[in-house]
Amino acid sequence: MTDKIPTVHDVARRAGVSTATVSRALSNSDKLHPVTLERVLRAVEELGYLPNGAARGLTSRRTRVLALCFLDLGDPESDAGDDAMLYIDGVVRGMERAARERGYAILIGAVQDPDAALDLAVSLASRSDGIVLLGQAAPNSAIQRLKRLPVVVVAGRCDDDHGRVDQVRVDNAGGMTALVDHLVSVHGHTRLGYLGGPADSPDATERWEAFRRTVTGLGLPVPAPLPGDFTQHTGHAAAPALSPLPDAVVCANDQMAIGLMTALAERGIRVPADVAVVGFDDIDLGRHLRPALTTVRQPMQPIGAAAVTLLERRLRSAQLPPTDLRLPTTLQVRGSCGCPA
Amino acid sequence: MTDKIPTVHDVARRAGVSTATVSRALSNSDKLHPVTLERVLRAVEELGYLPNGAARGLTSRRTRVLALCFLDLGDPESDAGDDAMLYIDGVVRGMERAARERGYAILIGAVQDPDAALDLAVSLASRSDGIVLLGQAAPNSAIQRLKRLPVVVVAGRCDDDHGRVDQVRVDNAGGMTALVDHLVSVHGHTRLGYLGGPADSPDATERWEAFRRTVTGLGLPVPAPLPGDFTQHTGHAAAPALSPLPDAVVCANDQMAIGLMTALAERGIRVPADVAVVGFDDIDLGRHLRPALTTVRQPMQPIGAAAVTLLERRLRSAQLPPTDLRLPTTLQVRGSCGCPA
DNA sequence: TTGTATGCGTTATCAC
DNA sequence: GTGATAACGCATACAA
Repeated sequence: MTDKIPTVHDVARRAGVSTATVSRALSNSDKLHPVTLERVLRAVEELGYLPNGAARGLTSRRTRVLALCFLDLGDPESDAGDDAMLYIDGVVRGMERAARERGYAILIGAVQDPDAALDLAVSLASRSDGIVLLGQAAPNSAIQRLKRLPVVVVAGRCDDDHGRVDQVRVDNAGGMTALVDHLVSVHGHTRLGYLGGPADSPDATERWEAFRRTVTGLGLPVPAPLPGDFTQHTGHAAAPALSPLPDAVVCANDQMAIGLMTALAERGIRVPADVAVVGFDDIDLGRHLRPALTTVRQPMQPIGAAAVTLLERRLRSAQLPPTDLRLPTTLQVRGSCGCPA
Repeated sequence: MTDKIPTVHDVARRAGVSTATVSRALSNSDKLHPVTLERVLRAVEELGYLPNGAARGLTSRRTRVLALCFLDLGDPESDAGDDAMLYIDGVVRGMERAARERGYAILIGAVQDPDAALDLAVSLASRSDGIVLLGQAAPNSAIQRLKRLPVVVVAGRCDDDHGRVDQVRVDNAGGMTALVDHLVSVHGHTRLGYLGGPADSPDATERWEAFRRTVTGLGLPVPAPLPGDFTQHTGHAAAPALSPLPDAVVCANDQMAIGLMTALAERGIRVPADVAVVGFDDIDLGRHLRPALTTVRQPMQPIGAAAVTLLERRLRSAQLPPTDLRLPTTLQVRGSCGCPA
């Protein structure tokens, strides 16, 4: 560190060539005498030369970096990942793999406070060729501010899509329809209950709408949705309202389903014998319950990969109409719907 | 995208100030007339100006980015994380949180082929202020090449530590000792078996050494270690060699323990009634087995956080002696050792 | 408090 | 094939 950091100039001098030649040698460019190449590479080796990414980025006008900005809602004290984190991990992995194939690295940054998302997004965007905004980390202020470069909003609500902002979401409707279909056609349930999510969640809205539509389409009565906010607690609290007991209760997410199952167990009501319970999201815990939770799974890695694909596509041609991608969800049939474990 | 990207100059012109003032306004620097600041900020807003991170990095000589380089051993087809990936996710999260507090973002890159690790590491290093090399992604070639900037090797073998390369590892010895102690003092086991890991793994070596030392220290006979390579398969294959059946089998990692338990079950040998089985690592699956696997847990997030701390420390003062951090492991007592589930 | 001018390390455009 | 040189966008030392 005391010794000066070597630059292209040092390498050039040592190799007895010009900096231009060094640059060519390092970017495996076209015409270079093999001997020259060899000399440069050896000088690089001997000097322990590392290219300066900033300088490169400055001239080449691109960083070969794609950014991901998200909200960190996890418990900082816990080493165990909570569910939102597992979701993010999946997206990150999907992004990294897709980016790798295209020669990009992934820059990740998170904030706890949604209000800080804009600053973080700007900070990340300034160091990357494109950025993915995840869920609540995609306030409109950030979207507006960043849309000079490719932006993909994942699982968020993007009001302004007359711009060049692409979106990736999951097919909540398809998943919910499959779930209800399963309950009705496989198990013959006809009296369905519904435990809803917060009104300001696009996911919650789409799931409820799909539920209502599907149930109606099957000629069954649509229940009044029980209020919930996606927490285990409201799931638990919903139990008393379940009377008379329906054949099955569809919960807008897994956490509430789990809370409900707990409350049911406390009251001696058996799942799925007395009532079936199903969720949405496929969080880790659900797989390990007794009975294991039947639910709908989101394709985390494909979401990340799709975001990268959209980013790169727009990097090629900026003037594309905005894409709104819907990735398919998959029904995870387990025990809580009445299927054999 | 068609319109020219605004720079400090554009902002300066629009705000009627110099570029220096713009720069100061954006780096919330010391003395700036509030009115001037306001004007600049408004110009920034109106122009949708985003600072150019490359240019910044070039002059400031730092990127405010910390990199992580690792091997991606996961199954690209599977959406479910395999265990090595979960470990990495934990480290990433720990790094991100620690980095965030210090104003850094995390750049992640992975390769499948260890031979490609050097190139990736160089590529990442050139864009960051410091880099973490994870496990097998830390070949000596890379370490040597990169040590011009802060490098932390996590869970790797770093032969050359007469340099300025810090390391973070876990206390394999402490964990193993606690495990053996538990088996012996709580359960009274005296005839212990050992299923070892690959010879080229530092973890495997340390675990075996600690096992041997502890068993010897307790005055018990040291068994010949059964050969294994950390895969579930070799764990399974080791079962026939277990005769006469010892009181307990210590496996160098969880995967082998799980393979062994499967094989034992196939032979009608009950765990823990006939023989106790314990592992090391605390992978997710172990918690959900019947009986659940008693094992030793590594502190993933603290590992990531420690790596960042070391990086930043060395960023402050490069001429520090190399640190070799050992993070404590914790015994996870579950059913497979004979404790009540 | 604000402006001017220089240099950061690299790539790209020309020449040769 | 190779070399000189001009940007690239910003921060900062030095002036004012």
